[in-house]
Amino acid sequence: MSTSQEQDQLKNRRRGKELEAAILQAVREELTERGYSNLTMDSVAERAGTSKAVLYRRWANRAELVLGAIRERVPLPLEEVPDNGNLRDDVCGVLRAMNQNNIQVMLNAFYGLVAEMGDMPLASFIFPHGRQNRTMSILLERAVERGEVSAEAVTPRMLTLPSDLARHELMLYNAPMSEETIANIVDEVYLPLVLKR
Amino acid sequence: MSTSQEQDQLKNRRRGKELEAAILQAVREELTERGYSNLTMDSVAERAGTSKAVLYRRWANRAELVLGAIRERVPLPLEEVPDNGNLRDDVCGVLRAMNQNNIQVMLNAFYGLVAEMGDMPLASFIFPHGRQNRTMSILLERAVERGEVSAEAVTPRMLTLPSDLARHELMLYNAPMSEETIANIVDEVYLPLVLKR
DNA sequence: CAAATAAGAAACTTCAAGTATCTTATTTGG
DNA sequence: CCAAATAAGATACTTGAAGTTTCTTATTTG
Repeated sequence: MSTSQEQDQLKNRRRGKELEAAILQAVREELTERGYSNLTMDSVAERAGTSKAVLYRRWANRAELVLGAIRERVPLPLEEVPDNGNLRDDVCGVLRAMNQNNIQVMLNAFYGLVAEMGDMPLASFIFPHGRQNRTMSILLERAVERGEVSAEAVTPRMLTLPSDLARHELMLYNAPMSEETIANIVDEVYLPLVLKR
Repeated sequence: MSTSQEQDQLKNRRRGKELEAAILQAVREELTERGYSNLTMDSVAERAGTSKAVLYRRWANRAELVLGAIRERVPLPLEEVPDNGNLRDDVCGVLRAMNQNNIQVMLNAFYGLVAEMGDMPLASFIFPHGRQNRTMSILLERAVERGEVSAEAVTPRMLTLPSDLARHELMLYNAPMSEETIANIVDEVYLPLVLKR
């Protein structure tokens, strides 16, 4: 028997970037459906409708392949940072956004990668382009202009504190944060430190 | 040729708890010297001077074995919580203690376990007996008595905040925190939130 | 001291990583 | 347009580690 997919493969043999994109997509689907530890080179090759040799021509090993598949999809700096008119809602929005975007799948993959590549710290996967926080810079700048926050309060620590606590929560529990947790971080920790009084 | 160790094994065949303790010690040494991903059942058996069958009689798989080896050694609640006479030094002491005790080896193992046992969150390994902070409770109680902190300031979040930030740092970088980092957590985040003003 | 129990040795099965070889589709350059 | 180069795809292979099985033998226990 020959399925239509098999026929596609016979007719159109993909190459180069097109093939590569299909493979990386297959990796992401495997990660989502079966997790890092159940992802095998064979399962990826089969899902992508290609063969293992093709994978090894592009990536040196499984870790590199997975890394390639998730690196593309890491941080997405919003061009338009939403403006709610007050710092509280702005920061809550940032933390809510961290719940999105298959964070759990990514973290599972990161843990596998860190365990496998003993030397690389988690940070090198989570912050592939260095640890910045452009979004928080913008939000705080606006808050300073509004008069909610004084300029001296804007320190490096205050750029990362809410997302650090949120990430800690996500890493520990591998589940989206509740609204209560988000509110607690913002209202009990962050705002008392940065708002003028 | 027969080494003295081989002869020991022939003469004294260990059993029960004694043998089990030797195996778990071997696991910890393998984790320390070679890391989770290079720890194999054979390497553990060889180091412990026993055989793989003995391991499988006691633990269902590699993950259970490693779990058994690190569970024993998890949190050690200090009976004597040191009193420096001020909250700042007390909390710095708590964070400094988190640098100790092969935290990096443990984290590497935790990551491997989480990746392998897809369902268990990191928290279940890091807080095997639930998330409490007896030490911080004691320190804050003393600070309240001293008048440094008001009783209402002692909330659940304030019991965990410094160690949460420290753990986040340790998890990300897999390296001991610098004194600067410790001081920053305590002076720029924690004390401004809890000290009376 | 005999029977039961558990340790240890070693061979085996299974599965996945990674390699090698060969055929064939597609591209490219003359 | 065709021949040569290139890369895809199939398949078989090697290696290493998890986990199993079987057998022998040391140690305990009654």
